[in-house]
Amino acid sequence: MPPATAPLEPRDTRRTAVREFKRRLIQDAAKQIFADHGIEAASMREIALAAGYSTGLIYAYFETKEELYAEILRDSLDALYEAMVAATGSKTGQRAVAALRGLWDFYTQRPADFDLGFYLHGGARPAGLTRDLDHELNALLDRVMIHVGECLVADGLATPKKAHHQAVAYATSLFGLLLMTRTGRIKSVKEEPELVLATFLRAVTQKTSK
Amino acid sequence: MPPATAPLEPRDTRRTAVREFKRRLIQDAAKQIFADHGIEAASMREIALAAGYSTGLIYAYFETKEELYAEILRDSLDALYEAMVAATGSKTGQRAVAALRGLWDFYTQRPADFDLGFYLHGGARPAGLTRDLDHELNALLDRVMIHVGECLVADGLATPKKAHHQAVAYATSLFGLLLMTRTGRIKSVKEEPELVLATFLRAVTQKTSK
Amino acid sequence: MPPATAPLEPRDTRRTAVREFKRRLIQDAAKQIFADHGIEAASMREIALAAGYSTGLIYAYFETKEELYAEILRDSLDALYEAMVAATGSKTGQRAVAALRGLWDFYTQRPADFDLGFYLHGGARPAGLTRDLDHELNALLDRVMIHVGECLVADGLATPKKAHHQAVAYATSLFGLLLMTRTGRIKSVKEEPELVLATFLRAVTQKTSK
Amino acid sequence: MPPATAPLEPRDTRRTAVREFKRRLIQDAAKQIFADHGIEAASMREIALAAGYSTGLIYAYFETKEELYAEILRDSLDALYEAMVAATGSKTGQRAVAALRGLWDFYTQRPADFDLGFYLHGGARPAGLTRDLDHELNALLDRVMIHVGECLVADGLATPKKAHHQAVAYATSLFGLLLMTRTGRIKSVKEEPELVLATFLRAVTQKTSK
DNA sequence: CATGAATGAGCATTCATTCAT
DNA sequence: CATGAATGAATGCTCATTCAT
Repeated sequence: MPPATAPLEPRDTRRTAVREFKRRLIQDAAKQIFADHGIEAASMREIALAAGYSTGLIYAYFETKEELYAEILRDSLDALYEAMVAATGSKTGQRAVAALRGLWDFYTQRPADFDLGFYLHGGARPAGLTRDLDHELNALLDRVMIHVGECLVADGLATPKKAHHQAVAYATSLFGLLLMTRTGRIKSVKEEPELVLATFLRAVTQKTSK
Repeated sequence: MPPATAPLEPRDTRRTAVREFKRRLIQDAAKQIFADHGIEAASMREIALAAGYSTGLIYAYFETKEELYAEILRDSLDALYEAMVAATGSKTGQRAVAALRGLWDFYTQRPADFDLGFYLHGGARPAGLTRDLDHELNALLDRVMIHVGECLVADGLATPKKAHHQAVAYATSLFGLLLMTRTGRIKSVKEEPELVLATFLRAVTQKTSK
Repeated sequence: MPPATAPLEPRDTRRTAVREFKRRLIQDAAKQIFADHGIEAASMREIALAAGYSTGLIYAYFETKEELYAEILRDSLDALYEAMVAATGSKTGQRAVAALRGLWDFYTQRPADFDLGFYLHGGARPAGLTRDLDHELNALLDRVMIHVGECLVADGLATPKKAHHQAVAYATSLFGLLLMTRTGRIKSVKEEPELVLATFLRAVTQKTSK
Repeated sequence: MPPATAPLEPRDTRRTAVREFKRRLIQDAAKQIFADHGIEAASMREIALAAGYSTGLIYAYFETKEELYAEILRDSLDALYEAMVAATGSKTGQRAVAALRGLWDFYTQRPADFDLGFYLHGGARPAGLTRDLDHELNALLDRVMIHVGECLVADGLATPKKAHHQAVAYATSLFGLLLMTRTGRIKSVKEEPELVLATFLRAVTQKTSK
């Protein structure tokens, strides 16, 4: 009895898998180029070249440059959430610190992802990012914050009422540190990212003593 | 024996002043356009138009678009330092909080300046920003941090040895909050910028009690 | 001694028939797309999609887009001739008017065909249309004119010597009306196509009274 | 006392004149290219080349390809009207025939103009032509028809009531002949354009005898 | 036969920059 | 100084056509 949803022949399955793999290749190349030159300055030609394909082919996988960017960003935030949950693990204490360190590690190991997510641009938002995607991304970010908040509560570091606010404050500090690090400013003021991070994380646990 | 640098006649002085004034006009227009469209998307034509000059004239005052950007950024950081010093005033307590609030107010009132200063782009730094300017900007930023550090010491909130580190940490948190605010993410996670700011500033003074 | 042209087995006959049928499917789809978007703007991808085939398959049946266009045009003119003959029927009078009305009806009912046949383009004739096909199409159009001429003679509306000239003039007027109608100009000058047509057809019969 | 509307310096006047002249150069080149390849197939690059300018410059004179086309078409129809009025002259009889011959001569001498005006395209009308321009062009064409109608009345060849209808019919026949001529079909059916024209014009005057 | 991935040239348009006036 | 015409390379995107499977 064939499955209800998919009369997928082996050939189709294979084809789909290959297709998915190539999409990923293109996304990876694009992420690098986006991070190197900035999103506006990155050209589809260069992305194609970096992915080892011809210009036109990109459009067989992503309708527009905007969609390509969106897809990458979506995946990145998804992965961030997964990374944080994984970092939190099944610990019974120190969950919040573990989560925040997970956040830091994630972006430190994949610096391009940070640029992508916090790309600064003024009023003229690109058309493709509007509406749906923006909501989706915001929801994803919110999930990250909620997770940190829950950890704070679990660790007994915050009341449920204040947890979300604290979570946002902690994460915001980390984003600031990532920004300073990524733009090279932290070094220029002669501080080590890791030490500043330690200071931030220490503040989380010291809340308790209050 | 004539002075080494040049025997400036009144006429030259006037000429220089006028030139400086026009440069300023162009910079102001450019800053607005940069903020409106983003730096890459801003066109020299539009900047010229906004400044009330012809396309070509800009190049009599700024060699390239990059130099124009650099000049604006330099001025912005200069102004930031002045603003923080002014905000600190001659108070005897709460100097650090006043300085940090000055930092926040500065960028909140001139959002374009924040984008300019922390425009994220990776390796392919624009030609004009290299070397000299980058050092200069870093030095400026360092001065900002040092100022905050001195305030912490003056307020009795940190030892001279740890003051700089703390200052960087506090300022970094603020930069993170500015980033979240400017990209609209803080609202998307349902927190108010001002409340998060209050949390950050409270932490500064509570350090004492430890 | 085998026949010169090929010993067609039943299997081959069937194969040929199927092939012919598919060609037709593609042609029909293409005609619609050509009519919808114009010939230049129609894409082979879209034609293939409309025909229910893959992009590449089209090229197994038509060497180029031009050839596809040519084939459609040939069929269209063939059909026009058939339609006129059919419209003429076996009447004994009014044959010319019937033929001309057949011409009008044909193109009115299939507006895409008119565009196809009179697509205006100058010197740079598409490669596929040159030489042979162009002659063939001209011959087809000539047959149409000859038919109208014969009708005029049969109706006693023209001498054999002048019939062809008259036929061309009448048909030309109709083509003009079709052009004005198809481009929306006839409505813009506030006349009804049908009424102008009536005027044209009246002229045909009134020739007699002279 | 300076004029109210224009404090135009000689320099500006000259500049404007030169600008107008260059616009014309570009229009002329474009008209030829449009006629040679069809409007869709004509490329701005090629037009620029034909005009002796660089690609980008065209856009200093015409905002889009569409606007360029529109301007040319507008000028062409304007010129047609002028040509017909001029052809009509101050004759007292034969005014209608003179007007129609003027129409014929106009397009015969500038074949590209005919293609431009009656370019056949399907549903997907280019964006720029919509609305305003289309109305304007229709109004222009209507004026042409009205002029012919007035001539018919003046010549005593039609009642005021029927004049417009007759005018449209006559002009339509001519457009058909132009179409057949321009697409090479009239030769292919072995008739001479001039003789068919004569037949059409004869019909105009013979109306009287009825 | 049939598929659809892949190519690469081509298109309209923009833009930093130069330069004759 | 100031203008704005001019350049030409670059960009996102499309499309006829080819070809391995």
